[in-house]
Amino acid sequence: MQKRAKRTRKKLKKAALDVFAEKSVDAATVEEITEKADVGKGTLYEHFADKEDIVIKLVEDAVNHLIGYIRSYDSAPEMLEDMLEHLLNAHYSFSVDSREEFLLLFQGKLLLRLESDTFDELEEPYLRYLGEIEDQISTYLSPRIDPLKIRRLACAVAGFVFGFFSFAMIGMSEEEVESSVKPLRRTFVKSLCTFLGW
Amino acid sequence: MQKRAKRTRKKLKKAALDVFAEKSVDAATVEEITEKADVGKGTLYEHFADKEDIVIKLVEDAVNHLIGYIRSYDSAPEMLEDMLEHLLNAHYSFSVDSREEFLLLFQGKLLLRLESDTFDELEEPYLRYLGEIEDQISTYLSPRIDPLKIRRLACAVAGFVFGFFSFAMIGMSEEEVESSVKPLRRTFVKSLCTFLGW
DNA sequence: ATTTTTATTGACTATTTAGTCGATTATGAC
DNA sequence: GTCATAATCGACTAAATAGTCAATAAAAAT
Repeated sequence: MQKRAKRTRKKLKKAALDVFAEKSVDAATVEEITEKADVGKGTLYEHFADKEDIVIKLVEDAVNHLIGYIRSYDSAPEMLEDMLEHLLNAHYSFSVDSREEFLLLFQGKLLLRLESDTFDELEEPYLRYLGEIEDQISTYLSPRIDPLKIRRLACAVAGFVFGFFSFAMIGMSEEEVESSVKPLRRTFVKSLCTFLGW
Repeated sequence: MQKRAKRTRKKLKKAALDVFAEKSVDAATVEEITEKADVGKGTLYEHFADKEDIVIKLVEDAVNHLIGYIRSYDSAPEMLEDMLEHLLNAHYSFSVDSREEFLLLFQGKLLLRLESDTFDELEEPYLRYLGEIEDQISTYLSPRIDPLKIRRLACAVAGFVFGFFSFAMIGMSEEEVESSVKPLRRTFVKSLCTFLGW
């Protein structure tokens, strides 16, 4: 029956995500994952080609979830400022709701691995993520605006959010992070608008 | 004689830094390091307790270098704005001049490893780095200002710079990164000043 | 030049880990 | 209930890696 297999697959993904977030992708072992998932070691290899494969699947999932946050608003933001603020809120909510996925996406190696053989497969979801931000913003801009400028903006949003939280996590309590984000958000939005000549 | 030992130690550190930046700390092996340094495997263990130990030493060095950039200015910045701009410039110069150290400091695992047994030893240089930024900024602020607010600012500076570059690196060419930083810098500085009620 | 001290070496052992595969168990159809 | 199929298991092999240590070489002291 497929139901059992589906459940097992889910358990494996959940366990892997937890271990990756806790110890980093590199340091995690297959046996840690299968033990945490409470399944035999061989089972993982029925569902995934190898550790790399499960990483890619999890990153794809995480990016899809994050994009879900980015796309969800009650009514479309009216102005660019509102959209930028929405984007920051979406990232923040994502990091709170899916801490493990946030930590997975943020692991430096995944972002910066410049000489990996799986570069392309892992690169794809990240570029899809940047592209999504660009699409959301483009709606508010003249079509003649330099695409490179929009790409920069997407990088800045992503970089600011990920970077800020990563450093906040070593120096702040969880509540402090939350209360820090709010005042920074508005001012950061203003910066971005200035950058776009808005 | 100590000179030979010192030279060997230097070679090992250089090799380790390169390998860590290229493949990540976790993925690097001791033999890769010693082979790149062109010394026997056992030699590494004469100089360092284990891989963890060499990581800590390298992170300490990198933080010291970065702090050097932060402290060096011809004449002390006159206003808070100038100091903040100096801080961003210092980070940028550091990332350009010492790309490998930048990549080492930025590896997610080092920033986010929440349940490591070497947490304290690795945490120390990072906190020292944040403290340095706080000291620089405090000069321009009333002593009654909330230290937490300053800590937030330090996190924001560090997070913005590291995060922005990390994302820029997967989506931009090196020249594009450089030209993107300039316009963002000024506006980011304004945000930070607003945040501090300046 | 000889001895002592210091530094280096790399073959070796022990350990860890990935990945395999035949045995075993659960599920659903009949 | 019996059989066929799908899913799971975990002991096993092969490979990679960490860390050791007796032998060797280089440097310094005498």
